[in-house]
Amino acid sequence: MSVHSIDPAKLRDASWLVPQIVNLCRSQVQRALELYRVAMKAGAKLQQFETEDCRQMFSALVTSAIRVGQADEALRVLQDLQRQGPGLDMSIFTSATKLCTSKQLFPECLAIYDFMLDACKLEVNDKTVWSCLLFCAIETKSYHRCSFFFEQLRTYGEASSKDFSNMVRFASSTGEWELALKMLEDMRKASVEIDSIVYNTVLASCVVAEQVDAARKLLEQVVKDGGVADVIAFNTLSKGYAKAGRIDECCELYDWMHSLGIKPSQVTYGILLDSCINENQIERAAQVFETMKAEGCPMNTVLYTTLIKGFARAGQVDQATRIYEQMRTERTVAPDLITFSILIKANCDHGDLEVSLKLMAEMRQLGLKPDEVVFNNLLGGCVNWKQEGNVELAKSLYKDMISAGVRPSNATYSILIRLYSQCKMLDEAVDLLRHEPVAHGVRAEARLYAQLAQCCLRERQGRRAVEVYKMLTEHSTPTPAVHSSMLGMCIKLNMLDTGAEILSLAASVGGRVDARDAAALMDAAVKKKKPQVVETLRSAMMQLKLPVSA
DNA sequence: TTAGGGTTAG
Repeated sequence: MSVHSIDPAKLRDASWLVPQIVNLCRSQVQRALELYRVAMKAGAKLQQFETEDCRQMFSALVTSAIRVGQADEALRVLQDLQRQGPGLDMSIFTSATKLCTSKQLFPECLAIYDFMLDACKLEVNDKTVWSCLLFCAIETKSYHRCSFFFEQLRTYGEASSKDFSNMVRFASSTGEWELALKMLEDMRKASVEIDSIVYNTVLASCVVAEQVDAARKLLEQVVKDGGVADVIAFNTLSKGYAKAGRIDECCELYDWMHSLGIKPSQVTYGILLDSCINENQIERAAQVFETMKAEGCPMNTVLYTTLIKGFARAGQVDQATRIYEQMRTERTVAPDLITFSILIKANCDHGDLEVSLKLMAEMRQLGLKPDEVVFNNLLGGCVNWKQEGNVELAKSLYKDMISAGVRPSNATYSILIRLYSQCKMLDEAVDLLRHEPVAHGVRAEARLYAQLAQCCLRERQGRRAVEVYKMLTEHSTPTPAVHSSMLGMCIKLNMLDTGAEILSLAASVGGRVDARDAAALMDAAVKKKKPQVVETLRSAMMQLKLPVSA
């Protein structure tokens, strides 16, 4: 039977309505909610219900709505309860929070909390509720709320291992390595369990913050205390040393983990290999590779790719290609996007655009889609092509990029500007910058305009440089750095009237200019005896409130 | 929820 055909008098009668709804909530939540809405429409007056009836009905509605994933419905019901009924109470809020969290309805849980904060001044003294809120805040990346929730939690009880873990996650996500360490210390003091993930997260937060020595100290302590130091912990620290270029310590870590009986993984070797390659220690990389094979560590895509990168860096494109071919013969390993990206760039740098294009066709055959980086590499290859650039190919690649649904970026446009400038096609470059970023939803950064303006100056095209500078001012207020490089170039190339024009424009849009750059331009104009330029500069400098010497 | 490989900026 439809809820719409129920006698309105019944709907308004609490003694009929409440048990009906409570009952329906057990098995037919949608229907319960529907019945509730119809009753409200029919004029059921919540104020006239017994408070106990009301609470029972609302509690059933809220909890069952959340149980079926409709936390937004639950919130609406809570709003009714607050506005038209006897008001919110602690128990309904508590169960709503806990249920939402367990159903992973994190933003909804915070919304209910916010509503409750707004609607009444209940004191939440249940530690578990604060635990739930902390977890929800982290899951929704609402980091600004975490510290407060944690503080509240601790005023109403002891933080659990999970609570501390959440705070470590929070500290790590916001880059607060010292807080992460502090939480760890608090965990030790509170004698709660610290698992390897917590340790490793803290280690990683130190490494990200480039506090590798703090990470080292921590790992030493964990090992000394007989804590859970695993291969991931060692890899994390190793990555920290690698980032700092401290390969000796990477290798020493390898020995240390060996002595502790921790088996190195593919990731361990990946980090080691890459760190040697990045420091141009090819011999050492070869040693690592030999050890790896001797230890029976199997190859995978990342390890192959790292080797390819090593050969590419050393300019041995043929060796890199050999590794790639070896990879293609394997059954269990396949090249991926990054493998191709490195190979394509290596061939572009080597002047072999044809090979790069063939590689792109091969990756497509394997079902891999070239992304922005791959296209940028190829476009970069067009700039290097035979020392003269290949505009036609670049245009067709750019078209290919757009039709493949790959969005260009500022890097893409920077490369194209470089290419057009090199080919002395500044009109095309200006056209590109004026239309393309807008057409593809890219926010052109100021430095693109600055780059192109510099190119125009270098070609002694003052008018065009000013035109580009104007485009820049239409998008943002140019910085002192932009003015410094442009005015410096004007002086160097003796394009003083262009410099004066730029300074006047800067003054009219309120751009900031370093006093020394303006003074240098003025000096040059005086020395070259250009009274008109001197006059223009004088008034621009006064407008810019820069000191003008007699 | 924790660890490795890619581009640009003259």
